Amino acid sequence: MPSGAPAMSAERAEELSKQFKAIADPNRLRLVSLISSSADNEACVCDLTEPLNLGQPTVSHHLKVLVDAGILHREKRGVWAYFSIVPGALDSLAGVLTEAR
Amino acid sequence: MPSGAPAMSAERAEELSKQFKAIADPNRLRLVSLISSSADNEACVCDLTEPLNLGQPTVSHHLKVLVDAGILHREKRGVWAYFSIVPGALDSLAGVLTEAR
DNA sequence: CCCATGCATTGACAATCATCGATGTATTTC
DNA sequence: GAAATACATCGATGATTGTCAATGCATGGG
Repeated sequence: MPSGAPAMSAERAEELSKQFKAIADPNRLRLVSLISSSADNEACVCDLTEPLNLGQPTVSHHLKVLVDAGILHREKRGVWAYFSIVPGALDSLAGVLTEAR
Repeated sequence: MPSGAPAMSAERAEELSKQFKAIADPNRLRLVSLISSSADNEACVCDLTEPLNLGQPTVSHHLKVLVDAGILHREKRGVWAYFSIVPGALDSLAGVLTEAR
């Protein structure tokens, strides 16, 4: 808000930075997009390796970054690990941007 | 959209990544916040150095990153350089996040 | 049991980045 | 025009990061 709300604290900026850093990578952006556009809104690592043209350890690493940031949810079923988007996580981040116009 | 829109292309991801990287730094988040919460929705470098507790070259560097990403606008008036938020830039980024639920 | 499969972790390496001091440049003032 | 001010640029350095090959760890099938 113009001259309404006070400026962001250093601590808050540090928090938000971690979430924005998580999605500020082209491959991680594509991961989120691939998951959200998949049939059941979830995907396993084996489904994500080929479209990104990346190795399995690299994809696994990126997914971990997104999970640690609270953006993705990880659920293990059998041998597979299914990843889905945490409800409201992206909307929360979007809110930060629209509020600071 | 769940199973509606196609997934994000590599090129589009690269574009968006640059903008998200620009705001994915704690000090740059505070810069945007400071500018948007200032009286006239603009600020010069000298106003931003002290609240961030950073040197002038460092602040100048961060502002350049934000300008190059199309998030901030730079206007020189006299000896001062005034920075303001490009209208709609943050809303555009926010839209990317809300659409990919 | 043993093997195959899916995924996570480790270690290493190159690339990128945030920060700073020193310096350059343009503008105003005297 | 000389000095001062506000800002940009350069070069360097330490830290972070993306990627991969190799390895470890569970789970399910025979």
